[in-house]
Amino acid sequence: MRAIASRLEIRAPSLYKHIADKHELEVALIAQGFVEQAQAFTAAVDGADDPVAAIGLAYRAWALNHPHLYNLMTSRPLPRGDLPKGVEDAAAYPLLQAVDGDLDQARTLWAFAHGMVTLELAGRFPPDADLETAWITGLTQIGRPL
Amino acid sequence: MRAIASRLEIRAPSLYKHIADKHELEVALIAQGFVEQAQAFTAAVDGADDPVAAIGLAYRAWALNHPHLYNLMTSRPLPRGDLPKGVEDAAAYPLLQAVDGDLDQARTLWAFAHGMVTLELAGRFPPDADLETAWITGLTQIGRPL
DNA sequence: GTCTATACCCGGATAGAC
DNA sequence: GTCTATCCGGGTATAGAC
Repeated sequence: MRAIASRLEIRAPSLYKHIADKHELEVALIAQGFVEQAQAFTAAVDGADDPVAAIGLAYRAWALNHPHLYNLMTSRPLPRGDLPKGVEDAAAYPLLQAVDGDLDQARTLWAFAHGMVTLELAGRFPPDADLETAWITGLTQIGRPL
Repeated sequence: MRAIASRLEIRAPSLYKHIADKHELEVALIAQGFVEQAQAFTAAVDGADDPVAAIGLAYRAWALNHPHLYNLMTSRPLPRGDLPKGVEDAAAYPLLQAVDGDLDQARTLWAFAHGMVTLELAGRFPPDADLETAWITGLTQIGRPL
C-alpha cells in the first residue's frame, strides 16, 4: 500500500479515502488483468496458423510483462465472488477455442504454461536452460492432435 | 523461526545457538528435500509400466505431502552454491531416464507437473475441476513418443 | 543451550487535524 | 482528500543473564 501511494505521490493513509481496504484494490487489479489477458490472447490467435502455440507465447509474454499482477492472479484462490461475472471465462475462452473445447487439453496447456512462467519468473531454471526451445517443444507436443 | 522454535518447544532466539541464520536452515531443508524426492521418484519408476506417469503422480503426491517445503524449493532461485553437490541432479535423474535423456521433454513434463501442483496447492483451479483426469491426460499426452 | 528483553525492520490500517 | 502521528501485529536477529 505504501508503494502504491508513493507512485500516486500521496501518503498511504490517503488511499483509504478511495478504497475500503487492500482486498478491494486487489480485486480491481485482478479483474483488469483478466480483461487485458482476454484482449491479448484473442489478438494472438487472430490469423495464427498454430493457435495453441500463439496463445502459449502470448501467455508467456503477458506474464513476463506483468510479473506481480500475474502472481496476484495465480498464487491464491481467486476472489470469484467479488469479481465481475465472466472475466475469468473471457480470458480462458481463446485457449478453449484453440483446442476445440477440450477442457482436459486446455488444462494441460494451462498447467504447462503456468509452470514454465512461474519457474522463469522465480529464476528457478538452471542457468543454462534453453527456455525458448522448451516452450516450443511443450506447446507443439501438447497441442498435437490426440 | 518462531514457529519452528515452538515445534521444538524452545524459544526463537535459542535457534541461533544451533544455526547461523534462516538461510542456513533453508539450505538444509532444501537439500533434504531433494534427497527425499530422489528416493520417492526412484521408487516410483521401479517396475512401473509407464515410468513417466508413475513419476508424475509421485511428484504430485510428494508436493501435496510437503507443501511448504515444495514451495521453498521452487518459488525462488536455488541456493546452488550452498547445496551439496549433485542433490538437484539426483532428484531429476529418474525423470530424465524415463524420457531417454531428452532434456526438452523432461522440461515439458516438469513444467506441466509444477504448474498442476502449484495451482492445486494455491487452490486456484475452478472448484469443479477434475484434477485426476487432467493429470492423466497431460502425462500421457506429454509422455507419448514424438 | 536455554531464557527474557529488546532492537529494528516491515506490513495494513485508523484517528483526527486541516 | 490530503496530511501527520500512531497502533498493532509480524518478521529476523542480538545482548546478556543463567
